[in-house]
Amino acid sequence: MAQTSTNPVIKSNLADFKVGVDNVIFSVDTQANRLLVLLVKRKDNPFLGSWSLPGTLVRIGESLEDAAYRILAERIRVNNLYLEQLYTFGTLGRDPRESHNSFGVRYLSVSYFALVRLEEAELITHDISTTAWHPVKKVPQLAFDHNQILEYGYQRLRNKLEYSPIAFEVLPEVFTLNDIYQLYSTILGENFADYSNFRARLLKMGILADTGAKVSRGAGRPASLYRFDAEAFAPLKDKPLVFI
Amino acid sequence: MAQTSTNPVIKSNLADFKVGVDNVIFSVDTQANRLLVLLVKRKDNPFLGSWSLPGTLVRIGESLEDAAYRILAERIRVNNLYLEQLYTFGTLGRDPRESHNSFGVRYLSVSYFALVRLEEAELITHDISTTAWHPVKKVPQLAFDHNQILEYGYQRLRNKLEYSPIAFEVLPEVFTLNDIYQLYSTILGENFADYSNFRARLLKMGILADTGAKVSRGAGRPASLYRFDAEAFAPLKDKPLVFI
DNA sequence: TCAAAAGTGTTAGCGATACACCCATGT
DNA sequence: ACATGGGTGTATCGCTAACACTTTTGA
Repeated sequence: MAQTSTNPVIKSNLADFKVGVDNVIFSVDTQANRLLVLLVKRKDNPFLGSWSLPGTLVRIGESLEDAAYRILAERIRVNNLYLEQLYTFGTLGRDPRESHNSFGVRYLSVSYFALVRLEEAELITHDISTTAWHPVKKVPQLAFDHNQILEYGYQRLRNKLEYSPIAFEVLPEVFTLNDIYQLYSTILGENFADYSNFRARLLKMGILADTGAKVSRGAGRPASLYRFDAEAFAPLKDKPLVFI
Repeated sequence: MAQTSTNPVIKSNLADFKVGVDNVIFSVDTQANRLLVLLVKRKDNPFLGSWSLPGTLVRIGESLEDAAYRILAERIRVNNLYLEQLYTFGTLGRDPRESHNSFGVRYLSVSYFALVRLEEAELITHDISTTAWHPVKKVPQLAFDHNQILEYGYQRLRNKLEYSPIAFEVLPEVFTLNDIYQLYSTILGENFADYSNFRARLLKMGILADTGAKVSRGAGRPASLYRFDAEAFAPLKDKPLVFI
């Protein structure tokens, strides 16, 4: 940050950037026990026809976060979601357009990662050939460096889940202990913890309030409905929690 | 990312950016038991005369990381360091220059955080009125949103220290167990763990190799010199380690 | 009445905490 | 010989992992 605004540099050696925002939007298919990611098919060059993460270029007067929310809003309608910035990718030549135009404009990608509830997330286009949930285990080759971004987001998701209560931002108001367990085990894999122990830990933390209500889902004993107790959680914030 | 390279948008609604890189460079003063951060005094507007994080605008042909390393190289000479990207700040109006010029150029800041050894880091300018280590506990009001960036970096440093071996990237080849302990306790604060327990955990991990050599520092029993065993650590990578 | 889903209890063992204590060296 | 810094040992407690068990419902 060398030049001043009163003495602008006319022919500068500074790079000019367009800034892209790419979202890694995760969702959990509790039925099939799969983690999903939202992909869109590119309608423009470069990488026309390839699957990619939903993204956009930042517009005038728009903050990075604004852009991230706009991408979401253009693709799905959701009530609850968790969104956070992931990483900024700025390697030279990560976007083929950098070499094709002579102005030397660079393309930066600020990635965000989001977690939404599948049951709540309604896709705006129902044409699954252009916008669709893909199982994370089976994503195809993506445009740009998006496979790398996805991998990075997947890593972050697993970490976040272990030591912060993002699950509750995505669960409905009231939920059963099994609902949380399902969420955790489909994201973290089958071998993360015994249901009984998971349950005990969670309850011992005292961040769940029993609503008293019960819900019956098919056969079997009805499950208690709990609510996330934000007040009880507040003092635990920033503390080394482990939700494993 | 809508327009194609074959059909360029002439009058676009996309924002144009200059991208800044700001470094949060930490170091540990083991003598005084203080965590330090490198600050520089601004020589230009805006915020002329204010202390700020060392930063620069990204040049043509330069990657984000290149820029981060350049900032470092312009200020200090070091052999070992740890560097990683922190966060990207892109709020509207975070840089006063955005409103002062009519071209609507935006200023983004990609921040990096670095950890270097104080004994090894030689400042290139010895004029402490322009470049100096400041105790983190007593940083003044900084230019831009740099206090926020610093806070974010401090948080990240503490987290990283607990579950990844960044300390060893900053310690000399051989070191005593007390050296590590000093490093940890000045960064994490006095109340993080008993020396005896810290020591036991560290040795049990099996990632330290005893060189057999000893070193005497003043009075007292000589300390064993250890070396970080990267081979022994390799399989533990990505595993849930805790260095507390 | 039996299977399915929810919820409870029990035990062994590891690991953290908080100390007390022993060892080797300089002055 | 004693202060100083380095290093070892141990008892307590809590938490985790693994698994057996009980309860409540629908069919």
